Amino acid sequence: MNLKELSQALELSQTTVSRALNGYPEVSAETRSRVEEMARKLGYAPNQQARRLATGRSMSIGHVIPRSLHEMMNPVFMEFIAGAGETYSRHGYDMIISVVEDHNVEAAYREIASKKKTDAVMVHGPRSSDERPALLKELGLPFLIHGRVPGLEHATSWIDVNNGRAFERATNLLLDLGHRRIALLNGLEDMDFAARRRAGFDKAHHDRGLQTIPELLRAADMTEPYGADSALEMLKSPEPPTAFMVSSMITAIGVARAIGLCGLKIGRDISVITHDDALSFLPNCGDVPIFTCTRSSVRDAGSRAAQLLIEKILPNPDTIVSEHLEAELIIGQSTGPLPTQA
Amino acid sequence: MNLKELSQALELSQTTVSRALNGYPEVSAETRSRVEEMARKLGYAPNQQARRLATGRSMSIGHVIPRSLHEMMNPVFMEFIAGAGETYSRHGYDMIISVVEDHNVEAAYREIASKKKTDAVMVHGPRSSDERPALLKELGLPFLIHGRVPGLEHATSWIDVNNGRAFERATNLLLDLGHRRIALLNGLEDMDFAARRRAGFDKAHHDRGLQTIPELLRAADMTEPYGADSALEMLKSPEPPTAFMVSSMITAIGVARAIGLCGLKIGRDISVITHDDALSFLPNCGDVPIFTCTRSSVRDAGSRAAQLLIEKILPNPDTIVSEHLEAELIIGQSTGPLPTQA
DNA sequence: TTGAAAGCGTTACCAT
DNA sequence: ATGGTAACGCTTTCAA
Repeated sequence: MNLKELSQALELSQTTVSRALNGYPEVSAETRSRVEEMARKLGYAPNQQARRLATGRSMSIGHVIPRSLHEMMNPVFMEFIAGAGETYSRHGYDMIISVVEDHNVEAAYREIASKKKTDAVMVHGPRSSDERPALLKELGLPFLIHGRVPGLEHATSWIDVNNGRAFERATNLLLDLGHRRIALLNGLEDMDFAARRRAGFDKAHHDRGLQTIPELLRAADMTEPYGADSALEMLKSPEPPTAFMVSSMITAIGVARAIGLCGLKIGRDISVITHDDALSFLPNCGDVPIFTCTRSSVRDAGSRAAQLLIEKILPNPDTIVSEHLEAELIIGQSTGPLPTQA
Repeated sequence: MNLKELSQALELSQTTVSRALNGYPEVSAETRSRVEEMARKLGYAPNQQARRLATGRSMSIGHVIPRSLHEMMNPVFMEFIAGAGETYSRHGYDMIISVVEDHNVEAAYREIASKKKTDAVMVHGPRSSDERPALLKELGLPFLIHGRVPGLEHATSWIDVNNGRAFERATNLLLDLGHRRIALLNGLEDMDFAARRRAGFDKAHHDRGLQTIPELLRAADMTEPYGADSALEMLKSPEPPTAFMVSSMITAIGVARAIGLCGLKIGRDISVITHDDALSFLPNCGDVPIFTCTRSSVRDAGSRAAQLLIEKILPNPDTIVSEHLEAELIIGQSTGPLPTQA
């Protein structure tokens, strides 16, 4: 069933039928309802490919995922996608995901642009130095960044958790509780989000005239063993930390495991604060969450990002929009005052 | 730069240029190389939408994700996607992901079919009773199932881990070690994979004339707290289990936490075997993995699934292909002989 | 308010 | 081996 057949069945021109279905104002109310009814009855749906060719819009948004990025960001990324995907659907957009090797990222974007595959792209996991914004501008491909690229805050559109402030507040909480030896298990610090968390951590210390402790600072892929091994090593050192700031729930679970292995109790002997992306399979809620955390739903971020891209950037590709999401600081069972020395 | 312009630059017809670029045999070698060079020089890339309209093929594969499914399967799903995505790219296919509410799944498939959005779809997370195969057949949409639908093993194409056999072997390992009170923390058993694991678990018992113990059998969303809370409750009961079979690494981490909270040592006091999907952010490898596990890379499954779909099913939609993936049984640190009663 | 017809950029059939 | 031309199914401009 295509437009031609539908219009023949209605004894109308394709033009009128098309207009009726696409909400053009000049078609009479009666004709429109007649058309709509017949379309429903005959199960007509416009062919996507034809419409795309005719309008020049693909009605889809691209997500290019460098393998290296998604390796560790998988769960976070997926949750973002889920949020974005729902919003796309509501607006009639498709989501096209390309998983590519790192050295093929540029080629993937060039292909999207030259073949007119998608109307815009979402950029994930910006690094402190990232070439994608420049490339996408050159290609004329509208885009929104989930995160920020330093120096391009005013030149690109983005949505980002206020990572610096979140970690500054969390660190201050620990400092207020009396902790002075605070470990930081961060993500890889060439990722912008990790760099900002580090900066927030540092700032909280410096503002009180305190120094961070180099032996207690780590940056790596945020796996569970990373948390466990790092914590184990630190806790067994001559001068162990009394608290941990951790960049991911998964790593925090590793830290908790290590604390248990040392025969210590989390929240009493050792405090832990983690960032919580509110992943559905790692719930950390309840009356008193297991982990004290800085929480920001990455799913909501995805949904909001999609909305900004579709409603603001697509209609006017030169618009610059940016949005900060504040993370909540939620007190759970994993923090407590510095234990008095035994 | 489109085909017309390119052919003008070459002083050839569009027909010939198109043929040269698409590898048709009847074009002379010299012409072909001339065309290819010019195309490269001028940066020509065929417009995707036009090609789709002309060929009637969308060159894309759809993944419809019911929200309820992805809620818990997120990380597993993402890893599958990553594997599939790479294979799609290599074959020039796009991956379209639709995240929809459960009650919109049927509508989503109907839309894909009627609007000719994708050439085929991948079906995720089949339930013991699943209406999707019937719907997709009705719609004439080629598909491959990741998993199986009972009763349709010979009527549909699928790729699946041999879940039953994996859990049977793992259970036998525990029984061989002397364990007789084995708990099962399964996924929701209306999911086919969970039902098969349960069956394997049961069979291992029954083959030795043993009974499973109802109080030690659970089925739920595979979160970390599910593992911790269930294990805690069971371990504190009058007749605690001596071993756990767990359906997911994440849940197993919860079990490990509970064991620690009880002051017990995993692998010595309590044995644990988990299924390990080989997720990149939950590595369980090394010389001696933390968890004894049944391991099967879901990423490889994705890659293989994509290959089957593109190479077997698309060229001939009536083909039925099915493939079993065997899970490895890997001995880690979390299993040991039944402790002698104190 | 409605319709005819010209694109949109390919591919594919039929000639030559 | 190459070219002319008709699809593909829709949107959109121009006329009426």
